[in-house]
Amino acid sequence: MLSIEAVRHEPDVLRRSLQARREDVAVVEELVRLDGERRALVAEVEGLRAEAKRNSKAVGEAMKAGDAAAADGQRAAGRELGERVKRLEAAEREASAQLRALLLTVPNILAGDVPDGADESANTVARAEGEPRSAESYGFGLKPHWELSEDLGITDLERGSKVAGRMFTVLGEAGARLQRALIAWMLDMHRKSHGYAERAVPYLVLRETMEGSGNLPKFADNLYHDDEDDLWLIPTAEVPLTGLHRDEIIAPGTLPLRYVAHTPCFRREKAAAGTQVRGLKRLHQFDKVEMYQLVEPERSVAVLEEIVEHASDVARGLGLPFRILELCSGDIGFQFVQSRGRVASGIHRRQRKVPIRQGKPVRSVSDKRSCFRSSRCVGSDWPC
RNA sequence: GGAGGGGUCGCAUAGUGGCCUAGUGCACCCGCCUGCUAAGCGGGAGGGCCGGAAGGCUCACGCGGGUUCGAAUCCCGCUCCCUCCGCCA
Repeated sequence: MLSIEAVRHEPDVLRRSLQARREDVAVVEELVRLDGERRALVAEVEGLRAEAKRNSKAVGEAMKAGDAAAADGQRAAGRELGERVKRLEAAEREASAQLRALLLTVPNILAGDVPDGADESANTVARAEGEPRSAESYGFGLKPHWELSEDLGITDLERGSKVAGRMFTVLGEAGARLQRALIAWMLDMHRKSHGYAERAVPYLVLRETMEGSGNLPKFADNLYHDDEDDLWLIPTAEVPLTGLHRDEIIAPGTLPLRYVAHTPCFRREKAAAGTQVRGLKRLHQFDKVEMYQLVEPERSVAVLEEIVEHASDVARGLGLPFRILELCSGDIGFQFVQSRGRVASGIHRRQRKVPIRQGKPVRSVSDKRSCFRSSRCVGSDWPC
């Protein structure tokens, strides 16, 4: 969530960012208006409270002086003041709640050097490594991944659907072992070679944790939710990792904090409804190894590049050709200020994006604590 | 799910209705003093609102309600931690 102070002092910064994202800028004026309302109410309620406090003191003094009649009079005045305070407090709470609710729907402010563009077609290739092989170079007919993985027992799509419905799969012996090996290999690489601390985190989190990572209320439609306990299934390890240090003040000199975690990720993938997705693409549940860093804000650009390198080592280690994309302003996720995509090349199909993305939201730049991080993930659902 | 104990400033603690404007110690920051270090002395250090500033006001004792003119303190609900019991995979 953006800090209202930043919006108040520099509304144009937010306006420009929203324009670049192709989003409505009217929200800025609405935020400023609600904020003004709220502050007026705060001033009013505090004035009344001050009066009530003075009044209480007067009661005490009257009692000490033995003037019962005066004390009673002050008491009555105090009662009346108290009721007015209560009414105003309710109005102030309501105004604050409205402001917060709106603020939660505002996407993060883009970095200044994000290239402009409307959607993913405007993303640019920053660099590429490795040569994608053509289908012909293999000298035999290639199967699409959903056939090959079934034939080799990597996946069992039919039984996945039987157990959990569409967009779930069961991994067979080969797939299960492959996934386990990839996860362990990635965790070890990031831990040993790249200096990340491994964590095992909850897959179900509180509403506050979802809000803290920018996933609620924006993506409520895409999240699985347990009504009874108001717990939410994580769509990425980024959510609990972001929550690790929520409401903490991090001592100087202890940054960067680097974490790596493997978790399953749960997504409704509503956007994919009706589109043709086969095999391992767009599952409701998939596994992911995520890198995450908390760093000083001024270092976040450099660290973003560092994480891209760390992720690239995974592709290199697997011998996969890949390209690094610079995402344009219209394609950058809600919570990010800048983003890189990494595309691993398929063998005979067109190249496509794996769920790898880097982000580094800059947030409340209030003086005492700012948020800083770079993220993010290395997918296990590699292109086939 | 039940019973009991606990949650006060970064840490440790004091505080049983108005003298709490939350004190003290440690740690921290700035000065002073000082061969060095340590100690000592003085000051500072939370959020918000108003204000150009000086400053003023307000909030903050796990969270939320209530009682009261007035709550860290009394009452109710919740939450987290600890101890025990029950239930369950």
